[in-house]
Amino acid sequence: MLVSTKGRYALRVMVDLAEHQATGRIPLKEIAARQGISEKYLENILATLVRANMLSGMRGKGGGYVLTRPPEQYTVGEILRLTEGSLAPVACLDGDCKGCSRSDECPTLDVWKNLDKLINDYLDGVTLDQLVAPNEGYDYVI
Amino acid sequence: MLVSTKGRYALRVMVDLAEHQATGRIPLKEIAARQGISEKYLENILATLVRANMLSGMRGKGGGYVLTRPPEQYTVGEILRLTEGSLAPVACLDGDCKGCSRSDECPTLDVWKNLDKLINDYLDGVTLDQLVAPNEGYDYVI
DNA sequence: GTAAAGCCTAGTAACGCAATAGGAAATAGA
DNA sequence: TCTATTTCCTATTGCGTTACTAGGCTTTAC
Repeated sequence: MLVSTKGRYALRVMVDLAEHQATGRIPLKEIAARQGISEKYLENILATLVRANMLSGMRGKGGGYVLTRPPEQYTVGEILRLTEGSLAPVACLDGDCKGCSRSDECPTLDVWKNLDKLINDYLDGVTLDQLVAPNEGYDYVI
Repeated sequence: MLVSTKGRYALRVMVDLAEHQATGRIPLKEIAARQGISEKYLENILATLVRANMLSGMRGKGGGYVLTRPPEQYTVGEILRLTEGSLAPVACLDGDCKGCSRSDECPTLDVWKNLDKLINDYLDGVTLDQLVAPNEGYDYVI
């Protein structure tokens, strides 16, 4: 699996926060309930996002999380790379196998490189605002 | 990781067999040595390929493996899907999560579907003969 | 001071991956 | 017919990662 629950949850949470931007800071409890994710597990994920300055968290009464940038300035790729560690489709491209002794002669390496670029380019081309449902979270009355 | 050693080895082995087609049946021992893969582990992988009729195996002295079709009739996608079980980038698209209770409202589902299509389309567009090094394995004398 | 919230460090159960083990069955050639 | 060679088959094991859980500390507003 290229993307595990951690990455998937992170993305859903970011969309959730984008949709509820207008409400100000949103406590973890609320996000967890809305998204059906365990509160404790979500803590880990949010901590990662905060440490990377993608979210700002504030403690205490009235605290919670908000995006640090407008939704159109987040790409799906960066969110997933952060939470997953890497989006490389094969270990060969990912630290571990760096300089696999066979890489010079490997007939399949180009396939992996192309695939990697395809995946990253696509995910870097999708921004958070594109995933926000139109008017979701706003109660416009005409 | 989208593709594990099983799939990577399988692909390398298929290329190896394509390159050495002219030699007739090739014993596992020879492939394992050439590719630097454990013989016992390779057994599993080749068994999978044989069961799917992508290779033909023959026992006994003079036995070994050969492709059942010309290299241009194999796609990388089908080889990997067989050996990996699936190339879905997220569990949501893959049996397990089929009909995730949230799929109706999931804002990220389209991203995964598009990514899945991108990956599969690319890999289904690459055929084995495209990975065979020019003239590799043939000793043409002009 | 207290309730509400985030922050931090561990711990754990289950699973899948990578590989190994040991032998049975088939085949060709001496 | 015996033997070396080779594939085929079923288990098992070690190990790392994933998905979560536990418990306590710190900050903040009222």
